[in-house]
Amino acid sequence: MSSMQSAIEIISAAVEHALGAPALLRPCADPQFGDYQANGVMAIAKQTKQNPRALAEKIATQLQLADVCEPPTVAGAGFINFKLRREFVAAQVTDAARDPRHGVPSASKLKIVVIDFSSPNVAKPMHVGHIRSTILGDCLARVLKFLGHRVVTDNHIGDWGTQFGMLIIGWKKHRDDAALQRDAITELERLYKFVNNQCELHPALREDVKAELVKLQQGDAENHAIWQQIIDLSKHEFDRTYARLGVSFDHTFGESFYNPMLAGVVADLRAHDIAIESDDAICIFVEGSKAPLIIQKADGAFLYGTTDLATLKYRLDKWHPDEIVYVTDARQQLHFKQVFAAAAKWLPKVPDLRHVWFGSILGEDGKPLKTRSGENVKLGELLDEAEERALAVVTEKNPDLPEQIRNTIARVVGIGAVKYADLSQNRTTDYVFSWAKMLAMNGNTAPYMQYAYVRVQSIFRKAGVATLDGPIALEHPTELDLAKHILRFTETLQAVADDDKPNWLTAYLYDLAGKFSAFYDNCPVIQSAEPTRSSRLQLCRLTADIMKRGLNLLGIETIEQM
RNA sequence: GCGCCUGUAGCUCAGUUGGAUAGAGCAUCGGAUUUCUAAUCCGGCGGUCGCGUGUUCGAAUCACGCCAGGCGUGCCA
Repeated sequence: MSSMQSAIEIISAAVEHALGAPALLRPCADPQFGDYQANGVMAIAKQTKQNPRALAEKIATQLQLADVCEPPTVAGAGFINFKLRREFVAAQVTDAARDPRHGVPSASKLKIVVIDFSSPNVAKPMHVGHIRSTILGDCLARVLKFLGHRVVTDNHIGDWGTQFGMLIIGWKKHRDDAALQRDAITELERLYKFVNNQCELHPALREDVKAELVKLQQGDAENHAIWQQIIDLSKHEFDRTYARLGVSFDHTFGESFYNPMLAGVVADLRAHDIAIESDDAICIFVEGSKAPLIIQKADGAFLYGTTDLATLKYRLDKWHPDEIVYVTDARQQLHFKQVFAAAAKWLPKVPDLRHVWFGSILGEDGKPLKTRSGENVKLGELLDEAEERALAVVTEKNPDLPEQIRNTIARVVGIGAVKYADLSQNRTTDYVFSWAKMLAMNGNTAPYMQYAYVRVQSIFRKAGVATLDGPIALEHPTELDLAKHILRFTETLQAVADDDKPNWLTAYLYDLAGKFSAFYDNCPVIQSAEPTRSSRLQLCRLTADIMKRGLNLLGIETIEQM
């Protein structure tokens, strides 16, 4: 059943065959025109200097789509409009209702995709700056997997760098074991800040810091063991946050993993004259930017560009991906442009490298979100507050529910609200963080979608039916409208994957909820006589399944009551 | 200086890559509950798509020039 062709594919193929060019099939701007419109005719008419309306008429008469839609009509400057036949929609939606994938086929061209996201720094708490990368990357991974692609997720954590000189001194001389036991990252952060302050007061200390760092880099056993402990403690903390968010990774190869490869990478790049010496540093100059990608400093140290190139090569050798996705903030655009250009010069065959970048999260004052004291907002505390606020709402609306159930609802709604707020935004724009908006029961929010799901589910509790059978019939206009939207789930997911834009999925789900509401207001379900009752129950079931699946692909849980 | 990004209703944001009369939510005004969860739904009001010039059958979308804001820009990541 998953192999069935969608309306958009059938119509596109027919138009392209007749036209000899892309159909450019889009949903109609206004439903009075129909369901889909082909815009490709006008483009070709222009190229070949034909009258667009005449060409559209000619193409329209050649199409053999009687099973799928009403006779196509030509309108405006040369649009061909298609209105799906009720019987076709009913048959498709009946199939979808029997399909565990709700009619979404597996992609015909399977890809191997590596996704690099989240990437927090060791010994520092995760903060708001990490949510967008973590949530976006996880969502893209889920969507690509559902579409049948092979996805490798890799958390490229910052586990190497000059900060370890400070951390090792702090660990050796100022460590508070009890604090470390309670909250390792906070204690590590305190140690770092403390030593950093000491260095400012007593510049002579910097020599000690540097000495510890050099010892670590040279493989000193004691320092290496401390470094390893700091990483283990940090990873343990990260995992707690990831568990709350429902995010997981196939691999966590941190930056340190690539250390042994860096000297070889630089040597190879120099040997091929891709990297050259300039002002005592080893640089790669690429088109489009005057500043080079520096891969080795004058003092011999390597930089993150070096690590990124080593990482890229390792991933190619290990997984042979068709595509590598880097989910980071907008500020790294130049860096990745340089890395990608350098890789294209260096490696014989480079896959599709995509920098999926996103804007900042702002406070209500329009400036980057900070605490009152000007610090980064810790992710754990943000999630705590989300759950607390959600619990207050649930308790107010539904005080009779047992506490344990209210807590579960608060967790699912609170975490869902934070994620949904982020994913429903176009990722390229900055967005203003607002508790009131993300927890609102109206509008394009997680609580609204979760509640919409609960409302559908309650029908089944009342109806008390186990199995559903028979064809779905679409009698009322709102049933037909809902069914057509259900059939657009496939094209929505493909668009999300093609452009790395989860907000198209949230928009789809919000529309789905709206169309369900119209149906729900106009079409009694339980009180209807058979066979309408079974038909409508199946439509409800399919809507709920797609809501649940859609939210799951966003990384958001559903509950059965609110 | 150069580069990238952003500018759409009072506010927060969509707008599927050049398509038909630019859409939501909030706010505001009005309506719906003997009926499947009213934590809901329906309707009204609200726009010089930052400004200007161009490209063409057609521009919020593309080009060029301004204006405003953010970010980046040779030895952090």
